Formats: sequence, structure tokens, C-alpha cells
Amino acid sequence: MTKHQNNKEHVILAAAKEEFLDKGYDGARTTSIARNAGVTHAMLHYYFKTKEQLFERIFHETMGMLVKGILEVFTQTEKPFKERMAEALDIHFEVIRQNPRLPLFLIREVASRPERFAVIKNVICTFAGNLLATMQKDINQAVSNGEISPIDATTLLLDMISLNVFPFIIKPVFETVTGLDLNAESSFWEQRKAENIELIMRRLTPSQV
Amino acid sequence: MTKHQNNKEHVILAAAKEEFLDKGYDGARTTSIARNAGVTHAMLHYYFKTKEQLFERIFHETMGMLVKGILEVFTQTEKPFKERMAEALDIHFEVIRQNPRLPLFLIREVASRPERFAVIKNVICTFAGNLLATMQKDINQAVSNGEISPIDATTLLLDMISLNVFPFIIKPVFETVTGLDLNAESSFWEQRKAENIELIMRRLTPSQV
DNA sequence: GATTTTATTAACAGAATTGTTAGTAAAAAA
DNA sequence: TTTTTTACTAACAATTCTGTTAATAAAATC
Repeated sequence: MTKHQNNKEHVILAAAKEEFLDKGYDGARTTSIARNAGVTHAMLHYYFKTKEQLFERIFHETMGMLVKGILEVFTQTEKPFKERMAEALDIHFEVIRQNPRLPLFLIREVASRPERFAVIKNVICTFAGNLLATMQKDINQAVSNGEISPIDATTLLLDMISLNVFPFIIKPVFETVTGLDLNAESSFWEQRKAENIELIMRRLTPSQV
Repeated sequence: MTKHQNNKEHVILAAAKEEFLDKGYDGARTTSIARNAGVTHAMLHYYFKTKEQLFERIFHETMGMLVKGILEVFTQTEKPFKERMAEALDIHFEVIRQNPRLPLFLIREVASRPERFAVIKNVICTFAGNLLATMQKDINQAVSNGEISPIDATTLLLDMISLNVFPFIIKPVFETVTGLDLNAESSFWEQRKAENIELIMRRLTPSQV
């Protein structure tokens, strides 16, 4: 019971994460964060000088998770391209499923304040560059083996991300319209994942002309 | 030059639309709207009692456009199902292309304040219900004709919306990362539309087992 | 145990933001 | 023309929100 020193710092961070993920920077209130953390609002400013600084902390942490999540997707073995792609889709889908509010958070903040994103721009940029180059090389090889139809790596990547991410982004709208709680409907998400894999597999299958 | 009465009302509405679409309700400032409209900020409150009321006006107008846009997609002729689907994808894509900030606006506002959406919930609900019923009937017929693979109408609709909408939602992130201005890259959007149609067509084509 | 550093509180200050009001000019109606 | 309604302005009021400060308690260091 000796190490509850930075206890408050942690509860503030946890409450801040909730608030920022839910309401975005503009909608978040430092008073509300402090209240939900169960500390006085002066304490929030004691540990984190400003709202902006607190946000930066959350934003970076969150982006770190995202990048880490994406990285693990493409560490694949020597299986055929289609199999590797199916596995990547599966893992990617599960990463988002475990952090379902993250994509909308990122998109929302970048849309309303692009300059914030500049910090991690280079990381993403070189990572994406390498990834796309590797993918394109693998694609070209699989194409010449007759394994798959020709496709652009960028195109394929955007296909994958669109299909996997969008359902989580539209979730609030979908739930409001239907009245359902999609977190409880695990079969919905299983079916969605299967459909996305099906779509991409069919896209990659060489056409029988 | 006699009918410039509600001129100011219109410039306020136009400026408000810009502001709300760009920054969302929480990020929008009534002072900023008034400034951009070139009127005193008291005028804004003269024409629209509160920020909330001004927002409601924009939100409804905007949702109206969206619903109208979607409606025109599915008024199709008696062609084969796949052809009709390809046309629907094309029209749907173009509708969003002409209102590219609209999807993120909707999603953002519904996510941070679901109750706002309640007003048009019923409209969307019955519309979607009818649409899905019609689609499913057409699908079943096309399946029994051997034209297409079996698929759920809901699944197919979500495929379509994911593929068509997501690229516009991720646009700000993509532009920040690449430094490109995607509005200027019309070939990017043409290619994207073609890819989405390709994906759905392959998904619908009966498998050669 | 004395001293210094860290944690915490309550009250306050400043800025920004929304909304009001009272008074005035212009336009429309009588 | 007079009256009434509508459009408009400037200044102000209220609130909300972020951030500070001065005083105090607790913990760590000496």
C-alpha cells in the first residue's frame, strides 16, 4: 500500500481518456474529467498544466496503440498471399474490435485540427511507405504466380481498412436507428468479419476469362 | 433590389453550415459564424434565438439532402440485379462526392449527442426497412435465377456504404499524411469508384464450384 | 526532529462565449 | 402622414470554462 503516489494521476488519465474518446477535444470539459476522476479540478491542473497537454498525452498513447495494433497485422509468415491477407484482415478487425472508439476519435480530431497530427505524421508516413512497398512486391509475385488478380497495394489497403473500420464508425448511428446494442451482438461482428474476408478473397481470386 | 430582406438570414445560414460542418457543434462559435457572415453577433441571435436552434436548422437541412440523395439511388429500372447494383454504387458514390463532409458531420454529431438523431430516426427507420425488404426480394429472385451468389440485403448494403463512404471520411487523415489535396486528384476518386464496383460485382458473381 | 519537497484544497481571476436589452433607424402599414 | 412593425447596433449581463494562487497538509529528505 506504499505505491499509491501517482494514483490520482492515473485516475485523471483514465477519466480523461473516457471524456476525450466520447466527446472529442472540443466537447470535453476539464471540470467533468476531474469530477469523474473524483479529484478537485485544481488537481487536474496540478498534474497536467493545461487541457491541451492532457489531451496530447491521451492522443499519443492512443495513436501508439493504433500503430502497434497495425504493426502486428503485417508480421506474416511464408504462406500464400491470399492466406496471409485473410489473416491480416482477421487480426486487423480484432484490433479495432478491441478499441472500437479509436478510429472515430482519430478522424474527428484530425478533421477539426490537422496540425495536431503533424507530430506522428512522419512515423505513419515511413511506416505506410514501407508497408505498401512490401505489399506491392508480394502482390506482384503472387500475380506472376497466377495466385491472384492484379491490384494496387494502396487500393487493396484502402479496401481492407474501409471494410474493417467503417462498421465501427457508423455504430452509433446504427444503434440509434435500430435501438440495438451492437456490443451485445457478437454474431453481428463475426458475420461482418467473415463478409469482409469473403469480399477481399473474391477480389483477389484470378478472374476466369 | 427589393428582396434583400432575408439576405442576412441566408448569409448567416451559409456561414453556419460551413462552421458546423467543419468544426462540429462543440467546436463551432456563434461569434465566428457572425463574423464570417459579415453581421454583428447580435443579428445572429435576432434571426436564430440560440446556437442550438441554428444548429437544428443546419442539421435537418443536411440530413434532408442525405436522405434525398440516397432515395434517388434506388429508383431503378428492370435491368439485371448486378447492373442495377453497379448503377446504385455509381450514383451513391457521386452523391457523397458532391457532399464529402456530410458523412463525418452526421457521424460526429450522432456519436457525441445521440438524442439529436431521434427526430429523424423514424424516417430513416421506415425508409431503411422498405429498402432492405425490396432489396432482399430482388436478391432472392436473382439468386434463384442463378444471376448472383446468395447474400443478405443488410450485409450488401453495409458493404456498399462502407466502401463508398469511408474514403471520404478518412480524407483529412490521408491528406495530412500524404500532403496531397485529394479534391484536385479526380483520378483517385474515379479509380476508387471503379474499385468499389469491381469489389461488389465480384462479390455478387456466382462462385464457380 | 528540522527542513524541504510534494500533494492538496478552496477560493479566485480572466477569458471566452452565449444570450439579452434598450434604444434607434428603416420599412411597411394604416 | 402617422403609426406600427421589422431590422439593426452597441453595450452589457450571465455563465461557463480554463487556469492560478496562496495557504495548508503530508511525505520525503536531511
